[in-house]
Amino acid sequence: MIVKDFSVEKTIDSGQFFRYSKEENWWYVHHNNQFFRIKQEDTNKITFEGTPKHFVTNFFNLNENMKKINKAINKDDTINKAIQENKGLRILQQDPWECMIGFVCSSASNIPKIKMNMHLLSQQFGEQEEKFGKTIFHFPPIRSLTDYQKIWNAKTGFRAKYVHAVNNLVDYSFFNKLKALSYDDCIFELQELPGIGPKVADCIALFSFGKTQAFPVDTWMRKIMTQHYFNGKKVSEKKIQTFAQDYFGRYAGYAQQYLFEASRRGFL
DNA sequence: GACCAGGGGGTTA
DNA sequence: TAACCCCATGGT
Repeated sequence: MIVKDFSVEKTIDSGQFFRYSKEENWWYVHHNNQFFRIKQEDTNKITFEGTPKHFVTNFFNLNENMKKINKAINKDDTINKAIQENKGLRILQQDPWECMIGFVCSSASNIPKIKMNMHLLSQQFGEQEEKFGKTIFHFPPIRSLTDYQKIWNAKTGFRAKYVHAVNNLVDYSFFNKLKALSYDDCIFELQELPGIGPKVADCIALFSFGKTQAFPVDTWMRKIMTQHYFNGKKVSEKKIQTFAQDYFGRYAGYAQQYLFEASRRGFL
């Protein structure tokens, strides 16, 4: 399949998504009971097996016009450098349920540990299948995370109670409602849920509800933003976020993702 | 505002 | 290898 402005690696391995692995030159991606593999041998060509084309197009957000977005957020040398170093990084369109549990697990954690939590939750609760010579476990559906002990066994720690509670508080009609809401209302509703504060709410809004103005500020983003946009002065997360949304505009979320990756990879 | 809840990651000695 | 801090959220 021919693609434009899309890097499989930069998109998958950028902290927005947790159930993947790499073997040889194949990326194995597991999301929403779709398990497939994808590789990119050419900048403009991807090959995938195990899932229909429309799933790939939708999940990787391939219909989004990156030229337009990059142009809109490219306000200075810092962000320009971050964009150039991360050409092809896209924001995924994830299933809200899996995304929500992933980011509830993300609080005060790190990417390897969240990946482990998501894998263990799938192993504890999910249905098993054989594919590409591997044994895989699908992510447990809504309402199936009822056994607190199993959630605890997935090494979710103090987040186990939040995962357990959220399981009973959401469904797809709620998700559809959130998707239709404004960014502010969406964030407000998300933060009503246990284990979801401002940062986690922004991640869910950005990665599964298409709220591109979301600008999650974690400790990494705080460092980058204070250094490059506040002269090293101490500012609150809220102030950083308000500034960024005003400065970068309606696609601030992409700016966040570019800056986050550029910093993580040591380019800033 | 300080401290705590698990636990992997990272740094330092 | 041990000792220590880091991390977002919510409760005390």
